[in-house]
Amino acid sequence: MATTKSSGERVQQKGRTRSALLSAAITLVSAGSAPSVAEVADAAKVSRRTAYRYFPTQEQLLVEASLEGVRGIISGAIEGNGGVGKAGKGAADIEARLDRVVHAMQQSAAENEQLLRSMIRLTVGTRPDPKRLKRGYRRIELIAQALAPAKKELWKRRYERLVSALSLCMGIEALIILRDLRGLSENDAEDVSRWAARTLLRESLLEAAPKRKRK
Amino acid sequence: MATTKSSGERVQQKGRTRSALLSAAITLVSAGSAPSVAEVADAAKVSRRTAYRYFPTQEQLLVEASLEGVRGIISGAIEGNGGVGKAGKGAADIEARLDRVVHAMQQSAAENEQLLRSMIRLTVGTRPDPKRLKRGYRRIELIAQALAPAKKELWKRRYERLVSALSLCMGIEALIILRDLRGLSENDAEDVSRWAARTLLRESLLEAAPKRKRK
DNA sequence: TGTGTTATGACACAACAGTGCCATAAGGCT
DNA sequence: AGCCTTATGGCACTGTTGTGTCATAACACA
Repeated sequence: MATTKSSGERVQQKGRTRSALLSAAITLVSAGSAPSVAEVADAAKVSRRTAYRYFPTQEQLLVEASLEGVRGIISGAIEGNGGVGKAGKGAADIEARLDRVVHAMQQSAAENEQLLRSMIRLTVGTRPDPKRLKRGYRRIELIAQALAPAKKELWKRRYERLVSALSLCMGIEALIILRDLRGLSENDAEDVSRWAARTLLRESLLEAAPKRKRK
Repeated sequence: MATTKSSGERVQQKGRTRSALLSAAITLVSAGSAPSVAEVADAAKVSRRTAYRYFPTQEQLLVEASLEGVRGIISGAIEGNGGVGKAGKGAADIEARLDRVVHAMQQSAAENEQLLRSMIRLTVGTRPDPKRLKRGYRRIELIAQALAPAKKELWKRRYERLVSALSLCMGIEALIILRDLRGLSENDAEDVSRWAARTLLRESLLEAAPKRKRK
């Protein structure tokens, strides 16, 4: 089971077919359509049956393709910005770090709005379906990076609460709400996100900053 | 058009079958599944062919059903809450009003999570399609109601910014983010929403409260 | 080079989305 | 009542999703 003498699994081959399927799907999805499994399989020069072996449902195939297409976007934006920023001393520094992250994230969210919208559509299941794809946690990681210097100064519960609240203010969902429900432009939407994030951070630091750490 | 002598159209009959289809679909969608057209038609005691006559695609049927279902949910929740609350004087009162609204909204969002998730999945199109069904704006109305006493004390732009930011902290999207990305329980999620909303409101009032109104 | 494992392909099959066609039942009007 | 209009139901058909089964090709290892 776990370690049969010779693995026997043909990792190379499987990797190739998987990549072929994904890249074919990415191409078709980027073209704007929702390709059928048969189309993707044909484009990948693979049998339809094989496609289903790698991606149990059409949704999962398209989602993973979309995610693959989006991958690196945000991290690239951050990296291109010279990381989250170098060290610093005061609350102002943390605020600047967070602001940079919010800016980068809303920027790339706006640039890839269509793709991210379809990702939402595919991942927001009707129920906590075990079979359904789960989303990534890049947003949380980014927030954690930005907040790293402040983490020790906040009680654990307050820190977690802040991370949660910030995750509401940025990302594709925030953009969608601000555009669809509030009718804002991309720039105005980003301003709202940045103001909300800054305000929540500032208040959190004020609440428990003067004191010590740990709960 | 409006009043042809004898329309010839059997409005009553059509209204009945349409309602039957919608209510059947609402029931099934609320159960968490994405029912097939045949299922909805059977539940509505209507032929599958007829269902397609009223709703050209399964998607349109389910979208209209979920929107209709959500409509009922929200109005019910509002009525049951006896409005936002009575008048008051200070900032504490506004805070209490807002807190009540957030609580009510997150409560009903949690109670009807499946249906609201379906609504999201079906309405989050690939783009702000003008032809596509649009969501309601009840959330904005509720926030405006809660903030009514404070509106005169805030500059217009700041008021709008506050409304926008608050719309990020409450509603089904907030619940989804907090549950799916942060893994919070319903109660913890509501706490985050209430804290974020309270903090944003408080900061807004502090920023421009001591001064006068209008921009 | 052979040999066994393993991924793949071909075929079949059930279920569902849509659509067209036509007979028929249900409505309204005199 | 009778009649004409209109909504409905039944059937057939195409294309797609998703799954099962089994033969075969490709691979890894000796």
